[in-house]
Amino acid sequence: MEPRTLQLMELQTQQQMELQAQQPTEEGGSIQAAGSSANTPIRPTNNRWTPTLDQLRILQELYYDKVLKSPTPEQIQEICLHLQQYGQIEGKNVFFWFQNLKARER
Amino acid sequence: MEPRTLQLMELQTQQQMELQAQQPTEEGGSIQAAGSSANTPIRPTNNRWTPTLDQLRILQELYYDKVLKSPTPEQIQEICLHLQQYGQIEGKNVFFWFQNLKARER
DNA sequence: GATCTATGAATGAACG
DNA sequence: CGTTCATTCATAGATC
Repeated sequence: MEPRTLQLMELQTQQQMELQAQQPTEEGGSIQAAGSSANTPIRPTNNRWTPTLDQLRILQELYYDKVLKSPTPEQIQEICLHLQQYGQIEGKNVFFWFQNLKARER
Repeated sequence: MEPRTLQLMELQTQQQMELQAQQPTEEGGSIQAAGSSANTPIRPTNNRWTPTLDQLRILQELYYDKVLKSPTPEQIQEICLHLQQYGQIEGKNVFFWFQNLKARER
């Protein structure tokens, strides 16, 4: 499979990021497991992870500005830890995110 | 095709605001060069690609007759190039067309 | 012209 | 790492 000549999929042509209004609710800070509501989940799906706007912004900054295309496990861990304040996220999510973006950049 | 129940999409909900600055390398910039050729798509809409009858016929022939389910990037490029004489089309359109048909066949 | 359906597009996850 | 799968979002076009 030769991918060289393909320039498909503009990276983030139109990220479906609905700026859903922040729930002004005052619910307690109890951690919601894989649920969704406390930390701006963005998408109503429960199964797969979706970055919050803040997470996405940071990830893109790392990728494009800092030119970090393939983070090491340590970096992944570090990034993940940092992003957790913006919503639920695991190391593998970070890993996949970078891997996918890199693969689709061409 | 599997008849799946569509979830109601509130109009207000899907206001997708492009938060991020548009990447200057957007293919959407070039509108289909003044159609009015022989094989104009059903409508001169810029938004999403829709195959012309000829394009569709060829794609289906490749998929069903030639049993080409997952074209390689070269094949995609080749197909795309061939189909361009029947209307505007990009590599990613071909790519998605095959991916979608294959995914929905099961 | 509102609703429904087929299908283009996107992307997280996983495979070989 | 390139490719493939799964699921979802978005919308063109048909139908009512």
